[in-house]
Amino acid sequence: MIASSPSNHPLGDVSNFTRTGKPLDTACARLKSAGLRITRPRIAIIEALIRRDNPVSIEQLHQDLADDACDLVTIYRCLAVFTELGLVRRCFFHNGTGLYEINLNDSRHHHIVCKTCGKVERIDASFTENTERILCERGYEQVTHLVEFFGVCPDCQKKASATRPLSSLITP
Amino acid sequence: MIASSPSNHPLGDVSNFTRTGKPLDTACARLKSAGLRITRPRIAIIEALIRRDNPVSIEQLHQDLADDACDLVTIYRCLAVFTELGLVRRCFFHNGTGLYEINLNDSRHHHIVCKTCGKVERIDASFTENTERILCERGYEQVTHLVEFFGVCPDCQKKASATRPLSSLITP
DNA sequence: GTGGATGCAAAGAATTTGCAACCAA
DNA sequence: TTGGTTGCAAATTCTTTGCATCCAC
Repeated sequence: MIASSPSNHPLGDVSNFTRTGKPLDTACARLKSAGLRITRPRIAIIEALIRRDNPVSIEQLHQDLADDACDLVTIYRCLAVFTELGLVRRCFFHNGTGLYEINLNDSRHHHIVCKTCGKVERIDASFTENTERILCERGYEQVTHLVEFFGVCPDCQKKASATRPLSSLITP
Repeated sequence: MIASSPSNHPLGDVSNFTRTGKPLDTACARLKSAGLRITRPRIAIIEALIRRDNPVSIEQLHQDLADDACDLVTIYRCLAVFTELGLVRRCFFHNGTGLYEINLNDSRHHHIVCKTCGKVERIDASFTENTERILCERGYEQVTHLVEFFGVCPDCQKKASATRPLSSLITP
């Protein structure tokens, strides 16, 4: 969608930046429609997220990028913006440091994280008990899971605008 | 169980330290059977966790304790030990900072966190989709949830002792 | 041209480490 | 008595903020 006519876009044919041109275009369109600018660092970050297509740490992301592609601070800022936009989803299963995952089509999936090596795989089943069984069949051992819910409680709905939202609380 | 005869225990009747003597005894027994020492700071921390009976931040826990009860560093160290032991469970739904919850009887429950005020309530339903409906009936809005699974993957089982576990990965 | 975005440096917050003193067993 | 624990201070790591410069629109 974006840069359908390459010479029009200041960064040229955006699809050249990645082997998978389509997802990048989708991401750029989301940025554009939110009134955000499409910059070289942002493209680099989105590309890296698309290539991984799995939750990554900010540190890992920084290593993935070319040395001069983007400052670490910019990664922090962009991921904050992308998360706000819903273009990126933040994951919480790691040691408290954020892991970020590209989220182009709001696919509701879960993850299985190896307790030993930390490897992350995607799983699509939606019921937890059933999923644990499936995972055992797949050869995983010591399977546990984590479930948390988020919502706005009745009290806060009453107070509505009186209280300012907890900015520090990042939810799915 | 512990300190059934008060004068035997160096800290006296342990149940005096809290209004709910029983849970504290259980916790102390777990410490003892793991070969860990029952100290004044540890008792204070466990008491505070029991009083809360809900996930708390380290900062909050530090405020809950009497001024000279325990150093902040000691709280960090104790919670790490308690988590390792399974006496405490670490929660991840906050902004990346750890929240800790006492876990005396391995009760498998989930939480509902208010997106606005951060209030945490316990919920016992086990299936997620069903639970979202229940929460809506309870008056919550904008309900979402987070599910992650943990286990040891087949690869790691083969390598077994060859690889050392990811110490940074704290799982339920 | 203009305002949003970036890079650099520096501040701030969260967490860990080193080490001597302490105290539960 | 002895080794696990603690407190204090300082080091690290992680994340945010300020501000001048830059560049997408």
